[in-house]
Amino acid sequence: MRTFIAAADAGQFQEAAADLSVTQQAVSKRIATLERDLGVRLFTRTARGVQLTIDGQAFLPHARGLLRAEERAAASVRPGRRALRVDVISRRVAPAALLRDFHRAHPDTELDVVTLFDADAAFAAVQSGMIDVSFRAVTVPASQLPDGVRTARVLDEPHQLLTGPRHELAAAHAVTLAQLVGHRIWIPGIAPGTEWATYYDDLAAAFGLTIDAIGPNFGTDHLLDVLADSSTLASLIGQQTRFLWPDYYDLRRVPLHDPTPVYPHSLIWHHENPHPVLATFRDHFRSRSTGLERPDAGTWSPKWASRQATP
Amino acid sequence: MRTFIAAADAGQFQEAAADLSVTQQAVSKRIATLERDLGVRLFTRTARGVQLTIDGQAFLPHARGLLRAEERAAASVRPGRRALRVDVISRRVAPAALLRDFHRAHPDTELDVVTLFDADAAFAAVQSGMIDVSFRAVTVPASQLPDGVRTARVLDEPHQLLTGPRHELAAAHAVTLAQLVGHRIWIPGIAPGTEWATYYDDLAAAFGLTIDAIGPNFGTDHLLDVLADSSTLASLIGQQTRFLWPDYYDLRRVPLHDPTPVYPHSLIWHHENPHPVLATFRDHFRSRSTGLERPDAGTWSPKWASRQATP
DNA sequence: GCGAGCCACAACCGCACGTTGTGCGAATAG
DNA sequence: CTATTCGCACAACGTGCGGTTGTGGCTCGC
Repeated sequence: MRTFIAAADAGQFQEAAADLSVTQQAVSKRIATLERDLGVRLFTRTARGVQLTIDGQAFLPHARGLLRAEERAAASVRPGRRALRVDVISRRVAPAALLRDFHRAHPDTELDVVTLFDADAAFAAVQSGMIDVSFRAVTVPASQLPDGVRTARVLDEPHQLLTGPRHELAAAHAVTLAQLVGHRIWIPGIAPGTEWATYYDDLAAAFGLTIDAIGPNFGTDHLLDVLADSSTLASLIGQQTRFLWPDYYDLRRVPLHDPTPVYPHSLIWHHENPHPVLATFRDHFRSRSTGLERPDAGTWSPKWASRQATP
Repeated sequence: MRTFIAAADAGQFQEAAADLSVTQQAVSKRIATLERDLGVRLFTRTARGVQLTIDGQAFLPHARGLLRAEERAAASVRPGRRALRVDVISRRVAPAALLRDFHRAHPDTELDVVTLFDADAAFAAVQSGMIDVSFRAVTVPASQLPDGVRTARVLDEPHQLLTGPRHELAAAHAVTLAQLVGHRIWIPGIAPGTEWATYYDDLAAAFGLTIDAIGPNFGTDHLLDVLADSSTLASLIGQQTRFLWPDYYDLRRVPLHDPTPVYPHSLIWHHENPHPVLATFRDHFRSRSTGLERPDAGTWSPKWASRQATP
């Protein structure tokens, strides 16, 4: 690719070869094999050099794009001045949507999204600088956080009931938490000890629900498959969580109220982290999260959630 | 890259090696050299396979992007179902802006923009299917077009005078063509025999202007440099043509009137071209170009331009 | 018509990359 | 606690890819 671009820029193989510190014959060979692999002629050879064919012209910007992509890939792991590295608990839940929102507002900033095993790993990674910011629920009080780590509540995500069409509550316009008592709720794929498991454990304990928050995870497809067929099993899903399922599954989202359980997402960062984008990032979410410290009357969140301040 | 992605997906080198039809040792070596080149560890080795590090997680989407870019690059020259290939007379003038407009309206369609030597080459390329559509001024009547080739006028681009700050006409709010008589107009970088040269020749002949449409082309920078310093030399520039020049050049755009010379851009395509995007493309510009067949009273365009129909 | 400039083909060669063979550590079963 | 399995890393080795040198042919300009 580099050879192709150099030759296209120079208009001749000799000069390109000099730029690349190889012989003209090597450039000729490289272009020949590239043309053979692609199955088209990229240059027309003339007596005074070479000229791009139409195919070559069409190919050139893609070749440049490839080198840019390579550069970005290398930059993503380069220590110092890499893209802002963000940890989210899952790529499907609300924080991922917030990230897309941020990206729309700041299209020039580069983000790398990763997912760590649990909150402890996230705290350690934030403190060490391996990641710059994390979206998590924070279950421990500020006094027990690692040194220099700050948190701020940025989003309360209401939960809804997710059922198949034959479920008893499928047709309800809204359901209270009390109505869920006795129904089996299944939320697989959540590792024990994570803040997700804590949240659902606390929710189940507070209202006497039956929530299987942990258990074998055969993938989202399997969960949806079982829900679609079951008349007794339901699941909980964040209001902004995007699952894609086929229409014929006919799954239903039923709002919860009295109270509505909300999941408290916080921003986690190190206050000495010098990354230039971090301040922009925090400002962006600070402007979108006011009043979260005062619990809404109609909602429920765990006790540990109310100990977190907003930015 | 492929090896890295395969290993990340499989979670172990053995299986990745099987997928790639190489030995486990080869995969191990490839990953090791990739890690050495990048200077970071991408996997943590465990007794039951490997797991991505944070750096590995951040790197993974970039690696996938690199392969997608490679795929797009190869597709750009693959005969059959490649991106719509569009020829423009220059990447700086109005059609390029129209293309960006189309791309905004249809973000999913892929475009490859190329620039052919002259209109004859464009006609031949359109007829042979090497390119799908061309933006050009058409100087020949429809009866003399190659078989199956259709044209449609889509944009009239008004021209302006471009001068340096010390030029006699620099401070004028507007200038008539009659006022330009006797002034030297210099438009380098236009090959003789092209439709551009024809246009400026006709313009000069119609109003008795002095236009050097051809001549040595030392690049845009040189033209701007000369204009900025000269009190006698000016150039013509399309109203929508985007040149970037430093502020201290202090160049002026002076509108022309009585009449305003407009450059007639046409769409050129082959009516049997089966490319799926071509219809969308023509529809897009058809809706944006009404009434061009009736010449505006205050404008001038060459005689051959009025022979072209709108889509 | 001749030299200059540039690309393609041929022959040669070194090293990078894949192979086979082996060792080691961790997890699992008995 | 030991035996076995599983998966990765290191070492030695050979082949082929990709570089080099050498040369010929084509076109353009003086």
